[in-house]
This record gives sequence, C-alpha cells and structure tokens, in this order.
Amino acid sequence: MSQKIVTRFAPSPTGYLHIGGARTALFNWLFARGHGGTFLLRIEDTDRARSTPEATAAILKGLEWLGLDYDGEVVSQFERVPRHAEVAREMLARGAAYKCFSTQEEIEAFREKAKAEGSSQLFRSPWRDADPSTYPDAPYVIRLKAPREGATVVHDKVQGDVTVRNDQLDDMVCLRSDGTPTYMLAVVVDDHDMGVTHVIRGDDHLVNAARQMQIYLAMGWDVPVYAHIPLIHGPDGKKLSKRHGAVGLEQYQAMGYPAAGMRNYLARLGWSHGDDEFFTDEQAKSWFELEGIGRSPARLDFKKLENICGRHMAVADDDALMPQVAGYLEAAELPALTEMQAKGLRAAMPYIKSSAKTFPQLIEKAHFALVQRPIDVDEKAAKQLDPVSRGILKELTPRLQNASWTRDDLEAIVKQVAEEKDLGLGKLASPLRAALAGRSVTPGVFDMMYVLGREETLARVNDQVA
RNA sequence: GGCGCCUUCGUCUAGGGGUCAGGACGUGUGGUUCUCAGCCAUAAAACACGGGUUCGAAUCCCGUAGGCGCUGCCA
Repeated sequence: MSQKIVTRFAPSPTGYLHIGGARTALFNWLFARGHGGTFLLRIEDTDRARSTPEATAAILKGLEWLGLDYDGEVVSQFERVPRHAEVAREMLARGAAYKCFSTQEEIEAFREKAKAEGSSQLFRSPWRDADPSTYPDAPYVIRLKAPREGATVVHDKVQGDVTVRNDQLDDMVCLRSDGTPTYMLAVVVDDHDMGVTHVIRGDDHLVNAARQMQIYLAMGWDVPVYAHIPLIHGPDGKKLSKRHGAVGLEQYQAMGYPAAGMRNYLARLGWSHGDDEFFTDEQAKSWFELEGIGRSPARLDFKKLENICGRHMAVADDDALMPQVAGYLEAAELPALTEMQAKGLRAAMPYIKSSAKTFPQLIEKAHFALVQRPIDVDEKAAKQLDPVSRGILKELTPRLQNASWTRDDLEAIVKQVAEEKDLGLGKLASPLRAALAGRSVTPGVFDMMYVLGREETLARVNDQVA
C-alpha cells in the first residue's frame, strides 16, 4: 500500500466556508502534504437551487487566506453530471440498480403512515424486483439495489470498525427523475475518478459511508480509506451555528487572527501529537497522522486561539506581517494604511509584535507610529502632563539632543535624569509616554523614541512643553 | 421511533490494566518591569453514572444517562 496518497476537500457552495469545513480542509491538506501526496478541491454544486458562484468564491478566498493550496484545477461536480448518469446506467445494466416509479407523494404518504404506526420509516420500493414489461411511461429515479441481508462495515481510521446492518439502509436514489445525480452517487463517482485514496470528512457522513461503500462494491471499485472526524461545537457544547457568532472562516480573518495561528489552533482541535501545542506548518505536516485524530467533538475556545495566535505573531517575520495587516484591514472593511503609516508600522513592528495576539491589537500598539503631529492627547495622558512633569521633560530635551540614539543610550540618559531628580523612572516615563503617544498605554518609551527618531521625538516633546 | 458515534480538569488534550492521571489555554497568587501586554514561578482544577471481569480498571465488557449524527429525488 505504498501508492501515492490523494485527498480532497469537497465543500458545497451554499454560503461561506464553515470553520468546521476549514478544519476538514486543513486535515486533508496536512495529510496529503505530509506524505508527498496530492490535495484536490471539488465543489459539490449539484444542488442548483442552493449553489451560488458567490459562495464558491468565498470558499476559494477562505482557503487562500488559510494558506491551503490545492493541486490541479477545481473540480465542479455539476459539470460531471453526464459521467454520474453514465455510472447510474451502468449500475442499471449490471443489475445493481433499478428504476423506481414511485412518486414523491407516494413515498411521503408511506412515511407518514409509518411514523404514525411507529414502524420502520425506511422506504421499500415496490419496483425493486418488478418486471420491466410492467414499467409505466412515467418519470422514474434510479435506485441502488442494496443488499438486505448481512451488514456493511466501515473500517474507519478514526472511529474504528463501524457496523451497520443492511436492513437499516434503504435503496437510496442515485439518479433523480430529472436525470441529475444525488450526492451519494456523485461523491463516489468523483472520488473514484479523481483517484482519491483517503476520504477525511466530518462524521456526519459516517453512516453515509456505509451506503457509499455499496456503490463502490456494485461498481467493483476500490473503497478508499475513511477517516470521519468529529464535528466542532460552540463554546456551549451545542452544534456550531450562526447563533454562536463566528462560523464563517472569513469572520476570523476580519477579527484579525493571523492565518498561521489559525492553522495551528485548528490542527490542535481534535488532533494531537503528544503534548505539542505550538508548532510550525512544517512540523504539523511531518507529524500529522490519522491515528492522532480524536473521537469526540471539540469546542471552540477563543482564549486559546488568541494565545496561539499571539505566539505565532511574536515569531513572524516583520515584512511578512505587513501584507497580512493589509489583508485584515480589507477583510474588516477598515481604511487601508497610508504609505506613511505603513512605514511607521513597519518600523515599530519588531517592538510590538511580541505582545500582540491579533492584528487589531498590533495596530493599537502601533498607534504612536501611525499618528502625525500634532497628536491628540487623551484624558489619561493629559493628566500625566502636569506643569511639574512638563518641567522635567523640558530638562530632558537638551540631553536628548546630543544622544547617540541607540536604545541603550536613550535608556541610560532618561534613567540618569530620573536619578538626578531623585525620581523613579516611572515619574519620568509617564509624561514622556504621554507626550510621545498621547496615550497612557503604549509600548516601552525607549522603543518608541528609537522608532520615532530624534527629530520626531523632540518635536513631540516640545509640542507638550512649549 | 430505529440505527450509528461520542463522554479524562471550565476548555483543548496525553495516557489505554498497576502513573502522585501529564501538558496547554483560562483562572488565582507571587515575581520582573516605565504603563499595558509579555515573560518567570506557583496553586486550585478531571477519568459522566451503575454494574461486572481482574490481585488490581480512567484503561476491558455490559447497562444507564446526556450530547451529536444518519434515517431526503440536501450536501
């Protein structure tokens, strides 16, 4: 079994890219990339009423942001309809499927009756063994002639062997009366044709896998390796829904989480490699195995997401962060940085990135480097600029004039002045901070001075003491 | 209703017959510091419940409860 691994992500374009779907995509990507395999993308757009090109675009955009690149062209399931129909006809020819003329009304009536009587709601088509000569001239669907005896067992890499009795499975519709394929048929045909070796998907498909296996068997195709991963739940343990807030991946970009942190966090949700919590993409790829996937549903924890993101932010490359900030601002529908602000942010980056967890926090910390003189001084900062403090700042100015303007030198000078005045460093740092940033909470004052440069620093101080 | 899956600190998880049940996030406390953040140290915190099997069960078996899923001419 040393054949090349092929995985796929197959979302249906009926909205945004769900965060759970994003994790499914990530697992498929990690598994393929870590094993020298191929990662394919297929859009399951056979439901014409609910599929929209906008939704497809949103999925593509989401994957791009998350950094999950796929191989080859995107496969549109809808475009493969003729092939699905062809397979349905072949199953018919093989006697593995049959034409069913029962109308939806008839089936509906059957179900209601069964429900009322408390009997099995599985529909048993009367056409399963009907003589073709009795076929009416009416629309029909093609149903799989599923085995009624025995059981189907799914050898799942996550859930173990899952046995489903065949009498619990009905003869599912493969081809609708309008000639279009159902999901059950389409996935199997597409996965087979695309050479998919490992199907990693949400465990809401676990029972479906048993049905799908019957199609593989009917066609004499190799069954792929299955790995059904648990769904993601909201913080309250309920199935994740819109009511929990952020379900769409693009919302996470808009909230300012860096993609690297997102990948790390999502990978850790439901998968583990010993006690490793913080890791690079390369490590994740080399560590990722199906055996490491857990069996129980996980809840989203924004605190941990933030923590992981903060650690990735701290080690990120300064230049690489810049386009990410721009991407965040765009996603959040915020105005882009001006050229001058971008320069300021880039200069401040080494001093602020280690303490920011998200891009909004990063921008907040960069505030001093983003504003221009004359800067606004908020209420708390203004309090620090009382007459006495201004006097001290004034005495500091000439010393700064002659400083060599290295971080160490600046610190030495300010500390020396504080000592001479017999003041704690805080007494001097606070008004200085207020003068430089107009705020009471900022990065370190020496860092700010260094980033701002001699001219700007002196100008800002003078603005307050003059 | 029927069938299937799941259940270890608040959360993510490690561990899979003998462990002081480990780590991480969060929380509390202390420290470092020019503010905030960060960082360091430290503490509290879990095997859903009930039966078995066994010298011994979080670990194996059965049951119960709860959660989730499937049961569509949705995907």
